[in-house]
Amino acid sequence: MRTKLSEIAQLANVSIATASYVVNGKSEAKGISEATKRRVLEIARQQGYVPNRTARFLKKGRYHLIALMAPHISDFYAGLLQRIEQLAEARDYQIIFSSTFDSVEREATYLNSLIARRIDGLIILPVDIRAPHLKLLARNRVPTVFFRRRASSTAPQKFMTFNDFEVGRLAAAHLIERGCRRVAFLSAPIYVYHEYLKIIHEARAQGCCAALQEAGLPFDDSHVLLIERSDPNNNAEIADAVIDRRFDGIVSIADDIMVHVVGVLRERGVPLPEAVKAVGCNNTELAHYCVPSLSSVELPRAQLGEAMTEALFRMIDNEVQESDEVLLPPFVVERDSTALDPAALAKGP
Amino acid sequence: MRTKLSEIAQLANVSIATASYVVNGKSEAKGISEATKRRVLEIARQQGYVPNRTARFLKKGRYHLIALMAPHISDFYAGLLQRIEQLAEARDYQIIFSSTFDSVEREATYLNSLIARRIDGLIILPVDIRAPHLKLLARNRVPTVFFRRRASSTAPQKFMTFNDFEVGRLAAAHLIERGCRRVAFLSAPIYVYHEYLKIIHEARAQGCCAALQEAGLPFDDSHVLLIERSDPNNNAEIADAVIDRRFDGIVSIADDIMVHVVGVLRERGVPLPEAVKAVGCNNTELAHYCVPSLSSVELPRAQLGEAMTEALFRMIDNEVQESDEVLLPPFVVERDSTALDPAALAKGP
DNA sequence: CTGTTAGCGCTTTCAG
DNA sequence: CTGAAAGCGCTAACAG
Repeated sequence: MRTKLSEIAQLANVSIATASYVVNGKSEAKGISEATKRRVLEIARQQGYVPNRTARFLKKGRYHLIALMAPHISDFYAGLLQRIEQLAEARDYQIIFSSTFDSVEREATYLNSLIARRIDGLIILPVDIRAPHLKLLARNRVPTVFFRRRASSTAPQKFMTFNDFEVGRLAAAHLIERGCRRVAFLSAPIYVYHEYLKIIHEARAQGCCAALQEAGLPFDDSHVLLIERSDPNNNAEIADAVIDRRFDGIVSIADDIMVHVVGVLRERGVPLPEAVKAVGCNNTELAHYCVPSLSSVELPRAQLGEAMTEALFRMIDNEVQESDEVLLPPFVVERDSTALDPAALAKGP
Repeated sequence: MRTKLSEIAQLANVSIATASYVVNGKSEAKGISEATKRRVLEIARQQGYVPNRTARFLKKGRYHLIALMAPHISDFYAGLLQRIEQLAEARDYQIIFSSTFDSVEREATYLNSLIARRIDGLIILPVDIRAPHLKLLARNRVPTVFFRRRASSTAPQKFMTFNDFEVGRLAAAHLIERGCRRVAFLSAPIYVYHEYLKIIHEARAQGCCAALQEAGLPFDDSHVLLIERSDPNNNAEIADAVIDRRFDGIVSIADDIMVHVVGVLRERGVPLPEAVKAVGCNNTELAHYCVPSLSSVELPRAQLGEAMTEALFRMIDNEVQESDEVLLPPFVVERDSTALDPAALAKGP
């Protein structure tokens, strides 16, 4: 069976307290003799002693556990999780991931489990900011970083999101700078099954619009193309619209739908980026891998992960409320789909 | 501050034991009166009592925590994590993810933290099966599911992997069935920085070879095309080779490199799937999204996640050694890149 | 039907 | 320099 501290103490002929001091490296401070120290350490080693940190956590009231709750593990959240995990590990914290699948019930259940486990902090994209179970956070004083949607809470908290207006603006500005004059905005209503997604889409559309107007270029509702993803012929219609209406630039709400449309355009013989330039959003792996590779607006994920983790630990350490918002600035990642010099295409992604 | 059991016991004028029974739904078994039960429950409710399960775990010696250790969170491991998390949640277990980044040192450190936390089980792709820290698993009797590489261990354990020979065989067989006669095998040496990856690649190549030979078709080393991913012109050379040597089918070790090559082929005016058919491996998102969408061999991830979780819980429940191996069978997901009827292309992915 | 009590494994104050 | 003992929050004999 697993060795415990009391056994080590017994084998080393010291008290359990002494053993504790030694294995915790406090022998100096406590003035334990070199001899006893070595004896204890040697016995611990040969017994393969691994202290039960949970017992320690219980005693200390800190559990060295934080949780990340998100709708599901997409590419985006996987990257975030990875970054958070790395930073947390440096402080000897582990991280629990929970998918809510956009269900308030699941969220409530999971949150309860997590609080019962006494997580020291939480990073969450809440399903519904009005959900009553979020009050548990305040009541249990769980330091929380809200992402995308903020729930009112009296617990230590911080709110972070991306500047989506800027996402749209940058995408359009990039096309304008590359010489586009008739820019379409590609969106997909099917994405918008959740209120906060709708807000994101609208902000991006507005940003796009603002950039165009600022440049004195036309933009109105007729420039918005909607893909109904459940309808497989829809890509073709969109491509036709781009050709018929002589758009020379497309901003898409997301990379994946753009890749479809670009694929069809090329099949129709429209050269990209020569005749039409395209820029997506979210800078997914797909944008990097498709042919031609797709320029895309990056939401700074690594930076987000860092900001979240740092804010969370600051709250964990000080139990201090950090009520201000953080808006993270996006930036364009240029690839072949908006290249000026066609020769650049040769080099591949 | 957070309410604890003793406080609600006091407020309800019952002993702490009675309160415990009530909040744990054991009032029937213990014959607690309806009145006291309601009183306790009511007070617990209005105090917002959330039991400290960690204390309970300590008492019971079960911590309701399992860990997943993998090189990093790729698409693949994200999906796996998601599935495991779902199944674990149903048993009120949470899951900790740790990335090893292929470093033995990291693995050792993380494993120590996890064992110190007394995880009840582990799913791991070990960095190096000879690493001494893996002995901790046996010594601490941590039920373990090994993935891809198996370390010898006396702890309860199970080994799972995919049948990679079959992956290659299926891919080639699919092309043959679609009428291909000259099949190339696309590989990328840069992938093979890790021994187990080399084994996977070779198994796939052999499977591919076996299928072709069985069908009486030629296959030798000259049919193997190697992409050096660090060299951007390499895609073009590969495409040239395919054209010059009149290959009519390509099996790729992975989807991403295939997508590149397919992209270049189309630029060269080679119609896919009419002139050349292509099938990748791993069935990544990319295969689904690219144009034309790429047929790919799926490694049954969901099934893997389920098998792993079930085996792990069986071991956790029975502390029983499950030493046999499980080989999961892959299958082909057909998409446009191997379509027989070009009309099928119209429908999109 | 309810309460007392001895732990789970570890930390830490306080005495010696 | 070392040890006894209380306690983190909860569970579960055992006693009444």
